[in-house]
Amino acid sequence: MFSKTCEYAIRAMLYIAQRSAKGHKSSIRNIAQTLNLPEPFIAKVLQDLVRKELLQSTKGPGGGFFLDKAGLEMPLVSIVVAVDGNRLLSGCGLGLEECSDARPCPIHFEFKKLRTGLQELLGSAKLGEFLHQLENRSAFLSRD
Amino acid sequence: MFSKTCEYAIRAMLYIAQRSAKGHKSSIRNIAQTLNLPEPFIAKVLQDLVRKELLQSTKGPGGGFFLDKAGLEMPLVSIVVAVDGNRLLSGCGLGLEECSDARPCPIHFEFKKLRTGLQELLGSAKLGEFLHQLENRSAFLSRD
DNA sequence: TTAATAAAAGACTAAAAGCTCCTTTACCTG
DNA sequence: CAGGTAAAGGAGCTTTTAGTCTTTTATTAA
Repeated sequence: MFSKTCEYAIRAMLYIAQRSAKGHKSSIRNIAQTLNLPEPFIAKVLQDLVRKELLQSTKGPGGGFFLDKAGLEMPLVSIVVAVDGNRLLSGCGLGLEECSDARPCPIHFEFKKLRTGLQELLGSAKLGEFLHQLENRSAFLSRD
Repeated sequence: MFSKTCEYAIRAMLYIAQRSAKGHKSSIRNIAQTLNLPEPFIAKVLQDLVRKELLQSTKGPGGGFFLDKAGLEMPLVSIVVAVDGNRLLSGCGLGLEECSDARPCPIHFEFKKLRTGLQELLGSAKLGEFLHQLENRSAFLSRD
């Protein structure tokens, strides 16, 4: 479904959101260790998201990655599009260049329903929405 | 969503089904040209499906790939699982090793609904079901 | 104002996915 | 049985994705 990079990005963003809500910044080391992710790799991914302005960061002691209030309202779809593009959300299920209601592939109409469901899921799911579940431990981002 | 290999496989299988229903076998060349696929690559993919017994083939003049009657009843899910495995159909949306109703990731329950929808779509869609649409030209597998 | 801390940048390596080419084997037809 | 046809098998190439390492830049605090 999503690329590994994108899975990592979503997990990291959810974690950063959780910490940001409590006024903490998160270092790469902290994120990588908590989520069991390869440290230099998640660093790249997050630096990319900073460049794309989905995320803030500061250097130096006490620095790290964080989200502002607006960031906590970010829907997951923004992360997915930033990392994986929108092929998944708008492309043909069988990979056809040209596939539309007017010239559908065999599974076009059924597939479109699913894709719409995915768009709705990712569009309505805001980072901030998951904070209480994570605090509650009724949802998880890693083992332990 | 699906790997490119899997997209190719589904398209080729639909085409072979269509031709098999009319009593024709399809050569690699014919399949590749009709569907605009790289010839040596789709050859590999189909030979793999023959080994996995989702498809029949014969060598020599007049030979090629074909499906028997039972093959026309094959659901798309068989192809997807044979080519891509079942990570997509049963794995966690965020890539967690451990993700279940009892220990869900943040999007587990919503994601599960979509996954179930996909399973249903792929499980109920039989190759033979699409033949009339393709003949009609109310569904397409390639440009032209 | 220097030492420590932490992200940014860039060059690099490894593995997987996608794709090609060449040789062999099986089958059919004249 | 010889020649042509078509899949099978296996080795290898290319591109993309995933992941590493090293150096630089910014920030803080003693």
